[in-house]
Amino acid sequence: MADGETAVAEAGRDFIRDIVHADLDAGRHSSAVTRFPPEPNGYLHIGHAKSICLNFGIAGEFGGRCHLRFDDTNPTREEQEFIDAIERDVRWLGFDWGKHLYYASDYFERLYEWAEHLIRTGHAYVDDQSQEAMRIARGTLTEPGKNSPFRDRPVEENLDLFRRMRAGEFPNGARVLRAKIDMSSGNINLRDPVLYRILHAHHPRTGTKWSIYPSYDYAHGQSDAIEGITHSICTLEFEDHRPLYEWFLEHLPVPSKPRQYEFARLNLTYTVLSKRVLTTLVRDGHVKAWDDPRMPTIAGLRRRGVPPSAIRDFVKRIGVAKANSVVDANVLDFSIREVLNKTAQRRMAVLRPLKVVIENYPEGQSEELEAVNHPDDPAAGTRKVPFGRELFIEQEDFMENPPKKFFRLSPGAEVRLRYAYFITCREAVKNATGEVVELRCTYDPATKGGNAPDGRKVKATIHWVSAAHAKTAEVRLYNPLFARPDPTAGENFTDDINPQSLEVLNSVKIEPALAADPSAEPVQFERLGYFAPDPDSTPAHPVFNRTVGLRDTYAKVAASEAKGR
RNA sequence: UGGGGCGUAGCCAAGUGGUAAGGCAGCGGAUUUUGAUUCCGCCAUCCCCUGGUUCGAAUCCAGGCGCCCCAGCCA
Repeated sequence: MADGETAVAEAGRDFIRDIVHADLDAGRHSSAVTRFPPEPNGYLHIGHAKSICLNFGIAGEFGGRCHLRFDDTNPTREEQEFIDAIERDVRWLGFDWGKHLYYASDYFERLYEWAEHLIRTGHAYVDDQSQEAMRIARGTLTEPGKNSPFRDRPVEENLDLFRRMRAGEFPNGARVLRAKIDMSSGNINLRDPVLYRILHAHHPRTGTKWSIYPSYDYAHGQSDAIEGITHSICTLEFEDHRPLYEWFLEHLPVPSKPRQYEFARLNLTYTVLSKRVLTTLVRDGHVKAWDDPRMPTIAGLRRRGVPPSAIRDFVKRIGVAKANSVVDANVLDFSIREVLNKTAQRRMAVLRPLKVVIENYPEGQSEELEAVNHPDDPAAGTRKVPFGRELFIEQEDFMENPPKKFFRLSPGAEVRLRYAYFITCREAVKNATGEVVELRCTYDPATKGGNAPDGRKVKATIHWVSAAHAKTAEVRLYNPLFARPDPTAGENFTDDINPQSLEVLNSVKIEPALAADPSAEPVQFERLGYFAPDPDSTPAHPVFNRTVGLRDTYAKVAASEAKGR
């Protein structure tokens, strides 16, 4: 499969690529250098995939490089587990940062020196105000803020205090270093933003070396400048941080001048892409783990069986723009089917078994029939499928009193068993409660392989599995994690959780070839959908995840029929 | 008159003065040993609104309206 390969140049046109193109044409840069800057405080999700494909994609298309840089400026919420998971997920998506793996913490010393530079040039000061006092003095959206009483401290005093902050002389929250910009700015980010705060915390990379940590605003742009990033791409909410981003670059002796551009983050129907919510879902056990197949995380999608190329295809389809939008989850499903239809081999499995006895098939006899592995790819070859007197078919492929447009089995009806024979239903056997528990059928020996010599047609072909040869498996069916297309990401998001997001089937009957195949490749269960083995699988107990179902136009027909009655 | 951004079909999204790309969804039809796939066809007289400029405007100008983001020592 091509998924293991590094993804290259999956171009598209968008305003950011247009900018990069123009910059190269104008000779402002000789190549595009971008970065993907996750904070290691959670797992990557499909929204991050959009950013990853954008950043790595542009670097690949414009002969540059993309750095993986961990934005690890807040040790109170960052963990090594997340660093490892992020690397694994970016790599799995098909991207390679080569030797360009960086951490904002790599630059702590330099950032510190630059902070002293700002103090010396009168552009930063140590503020002793309480957090509460600072909040009040910041003003509101419509009223200007007030200058801090510490704003005009002498340079030497600022330097002394700042050094002592670094030395760990003060408790958390006692003081901060602030940029001296404009407390009356309409842009609140410019009202003397905090550059450093005191945090006596253990950092995954620097341990206890530091007791002060730089803020995102102070660290990000300078990290970009140090790495020679040409185009620093982020999401819309950072748009009004851009003036601050540029302010630092103007007031510091940075080695390069990156430019920041913003695009709209991804939103998906029936999905919440908020790290806070995803973290809570895991922490409170609404899902099993970060890689639960119901999660929109890269790890969850991977476990569900989604190929990385499908995620890349999805990202290409949705485009990049500045308008807030919500993408229909159908687009993702479409991309998944698009890839899997071409790559997944076909097998037969019966999710909800209904026993069928072929009355005119000799008892104790069995035979092997040939089935193709992929209808559009002869190179995929064929396999043998055992057939016998007792079979299992799908419960929903039989109806005792079928509506007009139901073409499958019903008393007296004839259908084709895929790759096998035509069978006709003679009788439905019921139990004491009236449930159909077994079908008595006859087969036409002349239709072996699925074609009638007399040319007669059947209106349906159904899948089946030989009872004597079938293995039993567990199948996990997934439905959207949220019941509403527009679930809230607010405090009460649990109200919108779909109670039917997981359905476990324990007596799924699978053909022998499926149980024997040790590969972890996704397969198509014919007429049902795409399924991938779960890591919980053992040879004695196979477990499959439904990645995505097949398009089901009959479901629509049935629904409209039902409505019409 | 706090600042910043956005508004093209049900959902994404091209288009940047010359008379509305493409995709998803939907709807018809053909093919089909998966009611799958594939293949054909349909789907915005109109681009948030109102004026204006122009031979000509989704694109330019003016004025409105709507939605999103910002008041963390989070990112």
